[in-house]
Amino acid sequence: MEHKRAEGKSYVKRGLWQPEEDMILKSCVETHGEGNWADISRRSGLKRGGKSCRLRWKNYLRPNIKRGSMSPQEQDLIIRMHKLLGNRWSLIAGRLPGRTDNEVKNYWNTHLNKKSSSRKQNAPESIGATPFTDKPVMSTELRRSHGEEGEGEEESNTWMEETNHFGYDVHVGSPLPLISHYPDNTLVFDPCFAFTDFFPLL
DNA sequence: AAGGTGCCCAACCGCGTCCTT
DNA sequence: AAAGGACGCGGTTGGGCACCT
Repeated sequence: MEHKRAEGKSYVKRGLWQPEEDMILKSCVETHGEGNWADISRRSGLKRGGKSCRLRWKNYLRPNIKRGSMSPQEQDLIIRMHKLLGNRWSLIAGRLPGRTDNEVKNYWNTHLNKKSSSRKQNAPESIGATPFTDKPVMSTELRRSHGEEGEGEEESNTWMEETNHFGYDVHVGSPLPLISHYPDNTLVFDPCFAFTDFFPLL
């Protein structure tokens, strides 16, 4: 299944990564740092493109990557974030410590997509501030104008790691919890909190 | 036991954005 | 200001595995 494509003078190795390749890439990134993936690709001696190296590092080799199944809290957060943001996987993943955008995206497509649509049908009117719709609250046009790209994700990751898990025991000023509980133990979304979370500059 | 089918997820691709020259 | 290269993101693909029949 692994194949090599002739791209001018050099070929690029593709397909699943081998443990040896992982080791090489890991040590190379630890030595030279993240950032210049074309350079890392060259230095490592791996016949992998910069893109492939970046993806492998980001999704599997990076420290603090969390593997394994999603907790119910994570699932719920993904559903709510998706409701709010649409397919902004990197942003959603930024709220889940140790989870990658690819993982969140895969999880959504395989598990939650169905779950959400079935909830859509069963959801009582009273739950949540907004009805289940396919349209995210935040439009694509608004995304970048609010400076969410990059620094927002880093920041959120940092404080989430500090507060351990979802910020349920959060300190003042952090954007979570997005979720609270009704007496019957159903989870509800706090729209006010979400608004300030995603429009921090307003 | 063998073949068929569906699901999961790692990896690739294309495109938009950012950065450098 | 324009062009080219690199990066990051979301969509898509396809191999491998588990579960039927």
